[in-house]
Amino acid sequence: MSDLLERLRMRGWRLTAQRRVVAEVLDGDHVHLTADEVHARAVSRLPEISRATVYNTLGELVTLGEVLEVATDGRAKRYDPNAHRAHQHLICSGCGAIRDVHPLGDPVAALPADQRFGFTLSGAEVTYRGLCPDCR
Amino acid sequence: MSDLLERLRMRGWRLTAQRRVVAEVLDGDHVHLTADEVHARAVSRLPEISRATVYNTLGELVTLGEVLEVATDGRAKRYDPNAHRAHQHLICSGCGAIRDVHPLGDPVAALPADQRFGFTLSGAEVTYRGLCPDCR
DNA sequence: CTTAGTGCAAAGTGTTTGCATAGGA
DNA sequence: TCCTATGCAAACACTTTGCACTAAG
Repeated sequence: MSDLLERLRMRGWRLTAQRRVVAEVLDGDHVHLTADEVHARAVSRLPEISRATVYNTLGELVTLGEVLEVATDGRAKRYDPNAHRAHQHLICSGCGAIRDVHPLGDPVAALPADQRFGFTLSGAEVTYRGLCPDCR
Repeated sequence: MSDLLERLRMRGWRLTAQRRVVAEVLDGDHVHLTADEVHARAVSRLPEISRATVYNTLGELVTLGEVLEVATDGRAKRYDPNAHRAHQHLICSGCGAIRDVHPLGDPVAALPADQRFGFTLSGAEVTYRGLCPDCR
């Protein structure tokens, strides 16, 4: 684990206690925390970390392309550390749980030329909706 | 046009000047306005309409299933009046323009059984990203 | 030593709500 | 008439920013 910290170090990211804690909290599979949840977990390891720093750090990680912002259309954005591995999301309409999933084929291929309106496509995000076993 | 108003009337929706104006503003293809844009356009037809009423009305239309909420992951949510006709979105990474598109096949079919984690799928939203002719 | 990161608190957005009043059915 | 929708303003949730201070490299 901690590919994330590894990669950041290699990119010459200035490492501070706060940043390390944020990266550690985010690390893992099927992790999709809100900024506030990241802050809460960070505080338990480093009590003096401020919300602003968490927001700033998350924003930076997104800009660096190391973390993905997921707008789940509920209230707050969620942050996904698996920016490097292509995947899509499956969200439970009941409890809001999120799983990373890997559909067959490239979603982009499903959009025919006459539906591209002259756009140059760079990718596609797919959000599957359904009910998880617990909510059903 | 104005299928929307038509349908609402038939569902026994209490019709007021404010609600009619909101429905009229939303009507059409490739319409994806933010709540604030809806309010701005509504004001030009009915100066005394309030922001709260626009929000309440939009929320209601979403609950009724007549309008779709689209979280484009920029700041504000957008509202799409074509809830009745299945479609996906193509968004320009440059200017944020949104087009309704119709991909081939059912996106849900692309998710294999072993990637469904016991969920009962109800649908999928696809957001294609790219650059429009103007931004390229 | 220099520059960039941090904490704090305040300001910004976008959205929701409580309550008295107006107006549709 | 009755009951719901409206307007207003205040409350809210989430996020960003300005500034002085601290610490990494």
